[in-house]
Amino acid sequence: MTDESFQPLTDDLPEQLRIRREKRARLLAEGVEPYPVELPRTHSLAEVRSAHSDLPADTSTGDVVAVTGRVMFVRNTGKLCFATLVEGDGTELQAMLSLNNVGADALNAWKAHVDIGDHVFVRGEVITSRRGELSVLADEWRMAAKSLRPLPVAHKALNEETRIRQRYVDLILRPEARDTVRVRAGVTRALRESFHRRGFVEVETPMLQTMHGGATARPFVTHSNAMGMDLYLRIAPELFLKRCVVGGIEKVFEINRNFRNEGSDSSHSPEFAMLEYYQAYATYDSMAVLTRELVQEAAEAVFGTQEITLADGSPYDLSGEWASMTMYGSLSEAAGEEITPQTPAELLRKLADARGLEVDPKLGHGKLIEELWEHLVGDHLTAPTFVRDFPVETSPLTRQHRSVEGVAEKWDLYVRGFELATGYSELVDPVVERERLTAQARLGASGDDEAMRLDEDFLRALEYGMPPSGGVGMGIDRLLMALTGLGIRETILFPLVRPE
RNA sequence: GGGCCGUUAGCUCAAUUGGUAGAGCUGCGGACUUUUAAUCCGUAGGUUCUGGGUUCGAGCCCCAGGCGGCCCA
Repeated sequence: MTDESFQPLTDDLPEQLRIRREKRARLLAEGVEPYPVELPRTHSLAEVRSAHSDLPADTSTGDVVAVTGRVMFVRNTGKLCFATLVEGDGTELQAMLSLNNVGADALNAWKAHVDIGDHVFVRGEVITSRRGELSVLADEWRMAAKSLRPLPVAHKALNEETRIRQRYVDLILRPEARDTVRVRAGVTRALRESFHRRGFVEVETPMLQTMHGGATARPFVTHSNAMGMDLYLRIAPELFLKRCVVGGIEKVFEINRNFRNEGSDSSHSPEFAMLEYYQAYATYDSMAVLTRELVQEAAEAVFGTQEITLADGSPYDLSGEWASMTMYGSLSEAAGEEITPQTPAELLRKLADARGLEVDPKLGHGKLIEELWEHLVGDHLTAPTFVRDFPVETSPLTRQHRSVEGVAEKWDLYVRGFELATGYSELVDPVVERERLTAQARLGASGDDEAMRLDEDFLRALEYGMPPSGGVGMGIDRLLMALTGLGIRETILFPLVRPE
């Protein structure tokens, strides 16, 4: 225990912070520990509630309990004090301190020392008040942990920046913030259980890499002092998970963090949780079925239904089969004319112009198709939809379609208008893969810092023979967005923010 | 990267044309033995994000910057 005698602090602190520090000092001066190491708690608030549900008003149970909780509201009258205590899961229970039961000293100490936000310990009989509120009528109370900062007003929404910068305050004040954390935990747990039921093996592959790959994105660069070389934070686990499949781990998944050196907005974060899964002798068709089932099972596990309700109260139906369309087919329909992988870039550019869509004149056929599709079709999708068969040139790690020329066996899953997951029939021919990666490396050499690198070790692995496989990547944060209707910065507990 | 908006008390927000910076909650003091965001009386609390400029005078106008939000690329 700190030996510190009471003296008023004259620090240049705001009044309310200063006063709470003085209260702490005064407790110490009176020989009371403001942060005791242990308290003889006998019940959680939830246990008291469940043991005494539905009592009539003004009941004495004779049951003595010792509970703890954070003080959220205080209602003091002259000789009777009420406080609303809350514990971590949001369960509330009222504490009552009456002059008759605790005596004048303890009651005065309560009034003098206890602020909203403090953790307190209360021992006493479980009763209901005259208004019927389940309460612990104290015969003893102690400080459990003195709060030195006033909690923001509980009845007004905290501004978004403070909610993110001080998530701990957001969690204290907003039940929905706590719910989001639990929903997220429930979703990742449900995913793992779904995979384990199907015989998938969970692995963890490198996040520090000597060469980044598996996606088109700028990496974060860091430095190893011991190795005397720069390392990359991974942008995707793909190339390592494929090495696993080569090695015979034929059903494999990983849930882990990816890092992409980009800004953040309502659906992007530079650091995000990624799920990738690969299965030997699967195709993008069977992976689409698996993906739908994973999402449906997660919804079922967390909400008990596939017909979910989003944060704004609107319903969203995830049940049953999901819509499926091809990229060229849906684009042709939306554009009112036939567009194929053979449609020249020049014509696509004219199409974009005609719709007032500004596109980079350097874009080739593949990027133009994706841009056009996004504006003409993607922006209007709301129901869960698989969009299949992408241009080959923008899918360098994907297998050419088995029957359609110029198209890759790749789908994107759109949910509520944003991209939730991407699935492939994986390209496993090491010679073709080398050609594709060499082309990417040339792009990189000519200044495209999102292009992929030539990963010789990955190609060597493929040369040993990778079975035909399906693969999928799904953003966990986006899955949470899809299931809750929240923005990405609400689904990530501590998003990256600039220092204050 | 570009455009627009915001930044004021612990929290949420006001402030007319450029003329003494306010409110609610919170805090502090008092009253009150059944409250539910308790109530009632009293009271305190400010580097108006930072730096420069214009002006007799700037929260407000101008310039630069920080942080945040929205839209666009």
